[in-house]
Amino acid sequence: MNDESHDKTYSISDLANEFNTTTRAIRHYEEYGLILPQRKGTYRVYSHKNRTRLQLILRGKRIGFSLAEIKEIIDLYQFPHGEDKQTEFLLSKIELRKQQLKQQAEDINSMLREIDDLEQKISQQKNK
Amino acid sequence: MNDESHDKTYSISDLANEFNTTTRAIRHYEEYGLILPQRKGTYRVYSHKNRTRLQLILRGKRIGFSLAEIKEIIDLYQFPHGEDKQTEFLLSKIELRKQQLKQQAEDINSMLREIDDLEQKISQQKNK
DNA sequence: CATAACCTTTACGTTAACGTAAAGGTTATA
DNA sequence: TATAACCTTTACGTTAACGTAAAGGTTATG
Repeated sequence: MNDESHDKTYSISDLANEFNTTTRAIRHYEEYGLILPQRKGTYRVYSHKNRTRLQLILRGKRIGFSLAEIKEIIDLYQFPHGEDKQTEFLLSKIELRKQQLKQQAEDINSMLREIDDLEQKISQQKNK
Repeated sequence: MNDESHDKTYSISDLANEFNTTTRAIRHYEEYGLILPQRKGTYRVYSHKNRTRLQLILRGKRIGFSLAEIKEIIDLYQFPHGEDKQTEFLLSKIELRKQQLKQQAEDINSMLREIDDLEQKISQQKNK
């Protein structure tokens, strides 16, 4: 029914290796309630969705968010949105995150520009 | 000789208030060797350059860098670049940072796009 | 000149995000 | 069937980045 029928599964070290992290870290995210794999006996079994979730977590980390913030962000998606009362609150939270992210993007661009300047100066220095 | 002759000075709490941080944090950055104010008696006195430096530190934090990384970045600028042997190493480091920053920018843009989608879905939900 | 509102150093406390064993089950394979 | 190569839980350790007193000097002001 689906295209590739994403029913492939992964072991914890499969994911740790693929995404260059550790099994301990992944288990830590689970303790934290960020990812909930199935079990086959005692072993953890990760679905394609679990894998995607881990990618989300790691992307959040790269951006500089804490696990608590990442959880908030993930919850935004899970939220059964449409119940109007809390929806306003939800939207304001989303708006706040958006502003933070835009600020970060600006910060990064500033730094990138400065780095380019620096590189220029250094290579000028070299060719004299 | 200079335009506005930036000789204005600031107390530690001036800066803490202006940039919405704490005096403790600023002193911490000093312990860490990131900022070195003058003294007037026992009191710390911050110059315009010191102020700028603090802004740099805080921007680094917003981007998600650790103090160690921020120190590295700041050192890139202070470096008496042009000595050829270490210059290559310096340039490679800069290049690495650049890649990290670009990755971060991508991550942020991905997240911003997803947030926009989410907002759309929520407001569609509302107007039905 | 007293008292508030600053500032100082010293130092122990806290939280997050794992690292690092330890002690032991499970599964593939030679 | 015996090891290797996985996996499990439990639990204590570590590092970063400050927070939070404590105990006490300094400076502005009514």
